[in-house]
Amino acid sequence: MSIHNNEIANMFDELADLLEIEGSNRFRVRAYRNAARTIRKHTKKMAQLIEQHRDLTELPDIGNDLADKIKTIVETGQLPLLEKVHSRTPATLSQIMKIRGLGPKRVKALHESLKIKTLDDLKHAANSGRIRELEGFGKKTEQMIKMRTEEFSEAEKRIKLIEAEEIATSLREYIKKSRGIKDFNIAGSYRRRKDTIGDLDILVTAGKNTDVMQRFVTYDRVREVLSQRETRSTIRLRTGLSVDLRVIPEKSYGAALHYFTGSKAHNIAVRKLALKKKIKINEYGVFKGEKRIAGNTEKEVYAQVGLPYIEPELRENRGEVDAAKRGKLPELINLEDIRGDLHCHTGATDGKNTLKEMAQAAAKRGYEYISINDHSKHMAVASGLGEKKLLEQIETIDKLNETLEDIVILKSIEVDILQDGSLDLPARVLKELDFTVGAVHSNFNLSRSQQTKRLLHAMDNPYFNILAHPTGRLINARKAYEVDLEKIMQGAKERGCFIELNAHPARLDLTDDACLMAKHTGLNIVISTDAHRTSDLDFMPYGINQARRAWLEAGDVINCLPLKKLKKTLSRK
DNA sequence: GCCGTTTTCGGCCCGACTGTTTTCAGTCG
Repeated sequence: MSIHNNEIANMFDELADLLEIEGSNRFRVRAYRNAARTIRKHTKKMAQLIEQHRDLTELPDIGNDLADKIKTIVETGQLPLLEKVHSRTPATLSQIMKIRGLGPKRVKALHESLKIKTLDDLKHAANSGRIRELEGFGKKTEQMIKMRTEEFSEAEKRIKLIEAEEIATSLREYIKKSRGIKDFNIAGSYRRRKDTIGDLDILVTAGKNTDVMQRFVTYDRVREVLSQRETRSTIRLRTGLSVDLRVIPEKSYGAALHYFTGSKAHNIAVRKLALKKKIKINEYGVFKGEKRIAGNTEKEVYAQVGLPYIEPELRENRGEVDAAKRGKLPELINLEDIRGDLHCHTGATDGKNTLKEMAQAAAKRGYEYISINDHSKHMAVASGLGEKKLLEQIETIDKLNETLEDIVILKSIEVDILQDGSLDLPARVLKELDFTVGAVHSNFNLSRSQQTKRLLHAMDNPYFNILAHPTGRLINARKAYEVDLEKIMQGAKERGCFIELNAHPARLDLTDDACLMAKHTGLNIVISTDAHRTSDLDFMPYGINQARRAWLEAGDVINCLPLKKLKKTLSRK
């Protein structure tokens, strides 16, 4: 199996860390980090590009030297320069550098003076009080290292967007009760609607006599106040999440919102553009020389560099600045574009509500249609439906449809894809359905090629329509199974099948990168909630967020189609 | 090590905070 982009990127990041510790040219170090980011974000595998004799120097931040190095890694699995550096500087120092507050200079000092190589060494040195003796270090730094070393694993963890939202909602309510609060927004990856969140960055504008900062640091869910200043404070909540609050002058609100929304890579791209126009953008505004020329709104900031407003979900430096320049930004999909949910369960298997309740809940959300996709018999734990029970459900739906006025229930199933790629129910019953959704619920550990073959074989079945949660990942709980997504997408397109973006906030499967890959492949997707109860239908916005991050427009998503067109699209005949 | 509407050399995003100093280096976002 060929090497993953992530592994290549990790090698370059580690090399950058170690070179930085050694005191190498900082722009050379940055070049490796930039390259790592480019490689990590790229939707196609480097191995494949090389196989196709593509010129890697066409990628941003990749020049002749790095193209050669990537080739060497793909061919040999190793990076000779990294091996060479390892002989001088232990690889584990790169781990230590991930501790907040420890950068290359301090790690170097710790290594040279105290022979610290590992996290364990560091912990012992801090506990024995040797670190405070070093020049440039002191009591507080030692204390900080002690604490951060202990909570290292916790700080590293990103939480699911939905978890962040629950926390953010309470915080918003609490903070908005402060005196004189005007604007309130949460910037960062939360505003970019990333599937996971590392911390919260809250921005507010407030009148002179506001007590917002005092209220913030005394919030009852605070475990620790990490820093407290007049305009900026940081707290750590009992859940471990760290939260920043900044009080911003009104005239800088747009500039600050832009700055703190990021992503970092997007900001750098925009600021580079500003440099060319001889203007400067920072979190206070846009400046020409000393003169402030904009900053009240984000729109103003973009306008100064000749760009239209760019939606937060797009701000990942994945080509959005260039597209904006050329007036080619996508018209992103909205919740209102969705006309139905195509993956829902009922109490017939592991759902909680009846057919009628699900249908009514969908109608209430303004949908034209909803499909019922209960599990098939192989999912015994979910009391999956066998042939007989499914036929009964079909009959019930037909009868129910006659009585429902403003919604149509589509007859479907979430049929198990068995290990050999065959489907869990025979064609004679599948053909009675409007369409099918196929899914993997077992044998996650097949090899990449076996798993790919399995899924392609499943799609060979003429009654297969949509591949549900295509990688099986559960955020922070279960890794995606190994599968060649590009082949799956190509295969789906050739066969007239589609793939699902599962909007369940614990899944969000496909990732944004994978959705982008689907778009590039020309394969349309379905955004479904996998609802197991009526309230789960409200997961749809999470799917929409993810889709927007992948540049998807209503035309890329088939459950934006009216019923008649949807049926025609799903038909493989 | 990359890159070019200041184009093959000489730049590389920008400012704030922290802890250590006594004017600043290191780190972060």
